[in-house]
Amino acid sequence: MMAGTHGQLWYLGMMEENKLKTSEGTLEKARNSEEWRCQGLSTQRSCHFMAFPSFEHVITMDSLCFDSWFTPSWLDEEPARNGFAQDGNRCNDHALPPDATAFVTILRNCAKNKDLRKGTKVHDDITKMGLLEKCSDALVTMYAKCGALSKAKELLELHISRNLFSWTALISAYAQQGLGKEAVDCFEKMQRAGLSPDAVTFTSILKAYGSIGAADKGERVHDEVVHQGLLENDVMLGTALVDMYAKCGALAKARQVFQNLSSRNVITWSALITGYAQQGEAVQAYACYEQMQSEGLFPDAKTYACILKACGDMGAKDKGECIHNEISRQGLLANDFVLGTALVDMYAKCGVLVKAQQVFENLPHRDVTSWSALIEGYAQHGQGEQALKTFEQMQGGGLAPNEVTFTSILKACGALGAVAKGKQIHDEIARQGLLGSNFLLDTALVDMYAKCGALAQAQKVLDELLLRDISTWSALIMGYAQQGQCEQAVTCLEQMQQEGLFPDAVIFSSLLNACSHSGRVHDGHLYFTLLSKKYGIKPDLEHYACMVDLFGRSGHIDKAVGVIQGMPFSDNLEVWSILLGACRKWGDVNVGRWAFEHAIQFDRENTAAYLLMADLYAAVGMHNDAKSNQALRMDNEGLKMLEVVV
DNA sequence: AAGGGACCTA
Repeated sequence: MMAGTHGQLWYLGMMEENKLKTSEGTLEKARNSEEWRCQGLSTQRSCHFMAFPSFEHVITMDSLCFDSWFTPSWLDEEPARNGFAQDGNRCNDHALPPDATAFVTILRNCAKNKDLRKGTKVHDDITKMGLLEKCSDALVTMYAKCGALSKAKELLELHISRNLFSWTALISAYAQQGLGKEAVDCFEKMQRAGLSPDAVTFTSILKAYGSIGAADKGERVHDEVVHQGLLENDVMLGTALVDMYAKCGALAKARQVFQNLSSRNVITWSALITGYAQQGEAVQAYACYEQMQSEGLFPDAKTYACILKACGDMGAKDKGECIHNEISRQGLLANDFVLGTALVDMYAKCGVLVKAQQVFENLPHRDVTSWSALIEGYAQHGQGEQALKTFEQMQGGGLAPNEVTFTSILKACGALGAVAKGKQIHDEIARQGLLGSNFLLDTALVDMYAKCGALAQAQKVLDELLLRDISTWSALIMGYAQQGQCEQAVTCLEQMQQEGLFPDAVIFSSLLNACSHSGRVHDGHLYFTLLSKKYGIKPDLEHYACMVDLFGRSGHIDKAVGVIQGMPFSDNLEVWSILLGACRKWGDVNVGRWAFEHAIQFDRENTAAYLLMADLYAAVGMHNDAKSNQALRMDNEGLKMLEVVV
């Protein structure tokens, strides 16, 4: 076969099912392979290069050819992979070396294709040819777009670039990879170097500010953007502002910016909806979603993903199902596993786990996030066994769990009391070096041991952490409280304060419970007083209930009554039931009857209350009263139970 | 001519 004058191998057509006709002859497709993976592309984009039916880049739609400066490296390597010998002579581009301008074009091509391998090779050639200075900016951009951020940074700073585009490319790349801090550093360095940001730079840095929650800096950019009049015709910049405020939790501000924009599109709306959904304002998110549609804009896959989250939070199964139908109708699940995960999560949160499982099984791709959503669904709804089973299936498929998966599976272990399995997970977490890097995971681990009653283990995990947060302590204190180990719980309280952490309402509930169960009336009362006086926490119903229990259990019925009467809330069934239980214990018929009367006002069929009251009468020898169905307003079922008691 | 905006799991 003749070598073409350019040495390029062009695709000309399909000969047979697994043979390609090219300018240089025939290529055979690898056996059993439907597609050729784009090795040069970042896995994040997960792009596939389809050999059939057309020989085009599936994203850029460019026609592709082999052995040119402009060919992505994965394509250059394709002939070899398919058993074709590489013919060194064919690559004539090398015989006519490009100048700096040509190299810049080549680098842009590499950036566009995210072809780091070729870009690096080109960098090498540029250096050898002494063209580095002239190509430096293009190299920085290429490295930034290919995700090689340290290389980009190195070059940028080496030549103290004066090119706003290259600086912006790096800032933007940092922001896109979630490296907000680095993006900010770069942005500030750029300004110190005397370059002024433009609308694109602002858009990029706003994303970074959003990711690190720097609303103050974001607001300064906002002012500057308004000052320069950049917002007028720039939807992207406006969207970035909305997103920045939303990510920082400043939803009112996000909404305000949104409303003042001269134009909006589906992305702008989605930024706002996402903001509401992420801050737990599901109702607002849904309202926006409907308003967007009433203004004639159509949601896309990303909009659906975030509104599904809102549906899950609201437990709005029917709304979620409608959206599911729409998604299916549009065939959006075929190439979007983020959306698939959102759907699984929505059904799981709504408690429809059969449906969640079913959607999950029908997804074309499953990643660790979709698995985790399902596992968490089971863990959340008390189906620990199923959570464990799913977890094992996931590992069996060769997928590695991440921090979120571990957190969910630990929750399942704790609920099941499966301490051995929990320990195994603990070891795995430690092996992966994940301990101490994530408060939520650390806390889940302590909580798992605590729930299993393995308090020494729980304490050990907590002790070995260098940094702890209030939830981690809370998990341990709750464990001690549940075992009635009041002293240990108090010790924890003191230790956490020595670390500069302030206990919260939940911790005091645990603590009061612990005092109550170990008969420490004085301590309990003291903490209840300190709660508001020292810690500025407004006691909630739970705390009052603990106090009723604390006094009642220890025989201070009068004080228990005093607590109920002093509650700033209306009374509820729980406190009366606790009081009645205490009266039963101490044989206080008068207060007991009073508590009983209140309790059955909340629930006439409250069998537990009837039984307690009957039990109380029986305990003090008032058998007639105990049997008196008139006094107790017992139904037949209750009477039968009463006979058993008396 | 190049650099820019929204999604899922604790």
